[in-house]
Amino acid sequence: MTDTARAPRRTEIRQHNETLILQAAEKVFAEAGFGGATMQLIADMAGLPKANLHYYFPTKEDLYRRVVQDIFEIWLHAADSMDQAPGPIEGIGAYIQAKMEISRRHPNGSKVWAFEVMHRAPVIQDYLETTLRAWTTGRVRLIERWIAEGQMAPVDPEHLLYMLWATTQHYADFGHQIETLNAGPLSDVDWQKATDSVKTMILRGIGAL
Amino acid sequence: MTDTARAPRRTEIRQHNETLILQAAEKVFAEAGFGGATMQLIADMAGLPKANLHYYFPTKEDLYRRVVQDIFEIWLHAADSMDQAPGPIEGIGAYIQAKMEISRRHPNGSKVWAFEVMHRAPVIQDYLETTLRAWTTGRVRLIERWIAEGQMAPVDPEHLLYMLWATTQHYADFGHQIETLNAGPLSDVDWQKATDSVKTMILRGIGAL
DNA sequence: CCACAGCCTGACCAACCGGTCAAGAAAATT
DNA sequence: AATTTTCTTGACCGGTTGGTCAGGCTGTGG
Repeated sequence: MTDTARAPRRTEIRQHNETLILQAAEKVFAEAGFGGATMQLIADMAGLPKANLHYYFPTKEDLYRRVVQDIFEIWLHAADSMDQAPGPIEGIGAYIQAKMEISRRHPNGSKVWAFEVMHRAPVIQDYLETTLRAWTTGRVRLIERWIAEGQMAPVDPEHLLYMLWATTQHYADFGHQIETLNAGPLSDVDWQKATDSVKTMILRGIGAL
Repeated sequence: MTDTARAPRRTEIRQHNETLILQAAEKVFAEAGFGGATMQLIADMAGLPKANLHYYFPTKEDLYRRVVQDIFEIWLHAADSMDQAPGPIEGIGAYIQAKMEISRRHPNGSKVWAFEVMHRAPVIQDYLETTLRAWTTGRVRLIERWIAEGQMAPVDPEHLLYMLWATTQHYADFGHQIETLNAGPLSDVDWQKATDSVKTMILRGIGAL
């Protein structure tokens, strides 16, 4: 651990502050949207003067773009467990598990993504058309293979994906509504029950159980 | 039909302009959120001077509240078909049908609601705690009865409701993402396929098929 | 000791925001 | 026709916004 002090000394401060700013920005963008968020509020939450933000991120849009991209990376990574699975029970089950954990741990990121897509994706439209589309067609083929192998019912793969995204992200995006109906934040047990419910209903819904 | 010209003559202009403004507001709020929307933009889209908006709706928040309330009314109404149904196949099937049609016809309203809830519901928190909670417990009891009667599997009723909301509203809130992956707007046939897919997967998922 | 690159920030600015208001036009009531 | 109510609107205001910038600070290499 002695080599960490050698080269990146100069960028250490930069990395630290960028992380600080990105965390604050994620929260503020999630709670107010792009238009409603202010650089001043992000600066206050990060404990830095506003002018310092513009030193690291020249414009508000640059900062916003970074936040959205970071979330997108996390989501793409969540599907890794789906790929090497022998069948839908393990594959889709693991994907639901991973996405539910992301909804719990990164609810703000999920909200920023939702904001962005509802905005007609002004800053990540190219990602949707390239990376996400490629990702989707890949999983569609995987699901089609499982169907051909008789491991699940012949459902429309794309609508299954939409259902997976919708149900799991709902626990992040609409977390406030759920907490209100639940009369309080969800406990560990509540989250486990939610995950099990989603898994059971969807896996049975596609005829895999 | 001759009595319509009698009493409400004075409010005719008012009603016309209010509708005009509300339609424009719904669109702008959906595309930009509360913070990102501007009264000027709403005014331009409604074809009225900005000062005229403030004549009908004193503040931006008043206008926003009306938009959110109108959507809430539509959603509550969508569950009517669910109540007199003999079992989950008809009841939940009809509810999915109704909510999918709302997603198609009122996508902007759905988005405004999503914005509001993600904002931690600053203007409709009381609705969540009173009307929505009462509505929810009513449907939970209905589902529990169906389960007790052996018409469906013993799923958690609340998580079933969340799944219904999530999947149906996803087609409105994330419509842009879906259209991008679909390489164009959804046709009549596409919407029919989507509705059928959701119905089939959920009804089988709760063991009603 | 100096030089220099990266980091920090108070003060500032033009643009835009929600909201007001007075003065008048249009319509309804008498 | 007179009066009163409703509707319309350009001009305006205080406050806030994203972004700029000059000048100062800090620590490292010579």
